[in-house]
Amino acid sequence: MPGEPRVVSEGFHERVYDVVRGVPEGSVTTYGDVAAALGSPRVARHVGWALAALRDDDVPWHRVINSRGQISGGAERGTLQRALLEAEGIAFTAAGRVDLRRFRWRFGLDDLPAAPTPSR
DNA sequence: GGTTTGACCATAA
DNA sequence: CTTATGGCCAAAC
Repeated sequence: MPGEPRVVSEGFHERVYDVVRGVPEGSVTTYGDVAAALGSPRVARHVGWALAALRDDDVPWHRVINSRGQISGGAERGTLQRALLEAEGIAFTAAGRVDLRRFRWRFGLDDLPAAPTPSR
């Protein structure tokens, strides 16, 4: 049906924002995970791209990092992002990385039966 | 409508 | 640990 009330032509973006909005405080997620949550684990790049298009949205973009547990993007964003994460209780490693083993958010699968393999 | 790029990921060496 | 390569798909040029 024609006549979209939306001002922006969002297709992929809106889904990304919706998923990122679902990330609670004190938890982080990865681009690949968000992409996987969208149904396509190969669109990880677009997730970051969609976040790059963010401006005044209420999307906690700072809770999205790469699979390495490290922050990507410009150095300025990295510094800001780290500050925001630390303010939410996220712990950083000496290498400036986040312990994904603990802070990685599982979209609804938060009640996993305790990681059977504490190593890695 | 083809080319380039990108807040990435996985694998290999 | 680092570096290199391939892939993947949408937006911008």
